[in-house]
Amino acid sequence: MSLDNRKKQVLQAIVDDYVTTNEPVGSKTLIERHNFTVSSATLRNEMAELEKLGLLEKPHTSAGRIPSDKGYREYVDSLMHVDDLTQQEREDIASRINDSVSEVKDLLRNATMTLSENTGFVSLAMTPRLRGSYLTQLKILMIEPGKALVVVVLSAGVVKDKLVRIPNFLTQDQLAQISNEVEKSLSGKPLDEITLITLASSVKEAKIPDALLNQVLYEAYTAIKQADKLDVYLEGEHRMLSLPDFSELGRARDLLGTLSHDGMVAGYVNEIEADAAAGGNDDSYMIRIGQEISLEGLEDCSFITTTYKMGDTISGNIGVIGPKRMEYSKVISQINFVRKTINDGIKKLSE
Amino acid sequence: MSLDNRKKQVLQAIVDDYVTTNEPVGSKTLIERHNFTVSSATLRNEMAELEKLGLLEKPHTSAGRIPSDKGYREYVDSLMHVDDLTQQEREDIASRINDSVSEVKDLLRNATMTLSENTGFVSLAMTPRLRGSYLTQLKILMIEPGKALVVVVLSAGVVKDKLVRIPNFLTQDQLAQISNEVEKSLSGKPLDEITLITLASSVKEAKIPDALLNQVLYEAYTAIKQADKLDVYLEGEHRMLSLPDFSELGRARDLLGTLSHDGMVAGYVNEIEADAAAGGNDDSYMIRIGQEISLEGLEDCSFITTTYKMGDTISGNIGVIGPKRMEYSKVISQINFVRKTINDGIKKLSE
DNA sequence: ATTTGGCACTCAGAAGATTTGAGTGCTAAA
DNA sequence: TTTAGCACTCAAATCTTCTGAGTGCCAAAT
Repeated sequence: MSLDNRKKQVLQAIVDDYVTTNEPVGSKTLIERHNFTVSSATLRNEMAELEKLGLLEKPHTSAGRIPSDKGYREYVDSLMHVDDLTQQEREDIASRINDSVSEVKDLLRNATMTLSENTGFVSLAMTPRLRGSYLTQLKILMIEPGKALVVVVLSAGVVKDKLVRIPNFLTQDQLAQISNEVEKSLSGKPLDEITLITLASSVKEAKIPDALLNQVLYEAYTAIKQADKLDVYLEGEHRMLSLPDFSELGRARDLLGTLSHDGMVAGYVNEIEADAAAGGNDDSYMIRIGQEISLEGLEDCSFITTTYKMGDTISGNIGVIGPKRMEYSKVISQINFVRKTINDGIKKLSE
Repeated sequence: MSLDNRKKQVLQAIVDDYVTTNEPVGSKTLIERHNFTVSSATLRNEMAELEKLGLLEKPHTSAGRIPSDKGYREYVDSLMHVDDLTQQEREDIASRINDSVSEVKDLLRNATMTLSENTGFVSLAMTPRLRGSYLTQLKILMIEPGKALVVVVLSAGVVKDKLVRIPNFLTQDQLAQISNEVEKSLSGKPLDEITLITLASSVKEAKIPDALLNQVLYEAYTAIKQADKLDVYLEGEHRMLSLPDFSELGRARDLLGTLSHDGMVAGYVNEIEADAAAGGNDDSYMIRIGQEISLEGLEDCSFITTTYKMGDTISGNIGVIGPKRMEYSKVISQINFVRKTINDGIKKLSE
């Protein structure tokens, strides 16, 4: 889309105005608030053309114009400029995110809190996709007869564990033996290559009846598998109720309904992340606007996501869900800085 | 409060009607829907008296009556009768709650889902209060140089752990030595008697420089302390938006705002639980109605809680938050059965 | 070829008027 | 005590009117 200069100015002015006032903007208001050197009639003509191009729309004939999805798209793609945060803002965010952190989880939790509070919208963070990481250690720890703790250590220093039930009369030593053999043969293997079969074939030397062995192996397997379960932190849903965009109860209900549907948003993020994996410059963000989001109830929202890194291969996402009518540049600069802070925090944790 | 028989009938009929229709009920409607043997004029007189007693109120002069908080209180205390669930309902709930459970957490998660879905309201569950439980094992497991996993095993079979940082050059053996000594001297001690001082004095024999030792002990201490952190599962907030009681956006906003305030609800539950600890028959539930709940935004809600047990001394809470105008007996029979199912589930897990 | 002033037209939303009907309290008779 | 009857009340629904920010388009001006 290549617009002449004046059209760009008009579109930009309309988006800026509409975003702050939530009123459809008309030709006269536009003149009042911006120093255009032309008359309102000229603007009307321009606006009519922008509407023909699909960038603006009218709620009804006698109202001003509002940006269409396509208009917002044009705006974020080529009209908007993203400013850096001030030193003060950056310090505030960083200190909040790094407050009492002892695991990556804490970073993500803090990040969603901060993002949601600062933007006034919903924010989300997903734990890293560990699918591609590999197993480095596997310990099976006897807790009491019949119960053991399986500790799975992954590359990138991630530790997960699960309490499992084992046959009552297995001894500490037998467990240790099993876990050693499994660890020896599986360490270095990517998570997604570990199946119940590779696991079973890894234990050859143990002098333990098959039935018992299999039970332990099965439990170990579930422990390994659940290690790459994604957790999602979603924060600030209630904030959407304060926005005029969702003052209609039905909209709000649909939105919160979808958001509360566990895994729905996460699934969507994974989907678009897969699409985008090709590109993926280090500090890039992705924006989906309105209808571009294929989730029920999010037709009036925009969804901004970005990717944090954990080592070279492992990554996860954070994002903000707000109304289409948002100050994109502000949200983007926030989310960018939050990503950076998370990246730094992860490095610090694994030092 | 002791009402004559007819007044009881009238109050009960009004609550029942209002709960299902959400319309203030007048004398005529009351006659139509219930088989009273008296005329509407008589009912009007009764209603006027019930209003004087503070059990009913009028939204405005020319409307019917609705129950006041006090009216609901009277209703739940002496008018309502709680039916058992049908066999079918019980099976459904039990199978949903026991679906793929491997820890207490899973039970609670499933329980909140089920409760919220079945009632249409918000449900919550809190992990057990472990303050009074005691430590049975403490293991410090070397993950890699500089990193260790502290595994805390509590009575009642609860296992918690935390990844901590330790001095880089501590060896596996040294760690094991520390953890053995700590375990020996602390096992059997209630969590709330363990302080950094008792912890430090428990290690006497180790030939490890104090500075290093202290760092490890400190980390172990934080691991132990966070073991009794309460988690709260809150589910179904969005459902409140579908209720006519919260069709006013402001109310809905206040409610969800308070609910999303982490720890606010949990704190309140702990408070009322402390009050109630004296009584505490095994299958008792507690109801707070309207103004009785001292949380902002919950003035139009009722809060029903009950206590599940984990062994003899450890317990936790589950609850439902819905509009005052709810079918109390249905919710109560649900929550009762859910509690029972959780209790059974916990027993099964620790067998 | 643009730009502009002018003008008739549109229409959502606010403000006001009217109607409706379910409800009340009170009185006087049964 | 209970009941029939009646005057009165008032929220909510419906309809009407008014208002004003906005539009499109034309003809004159640049």
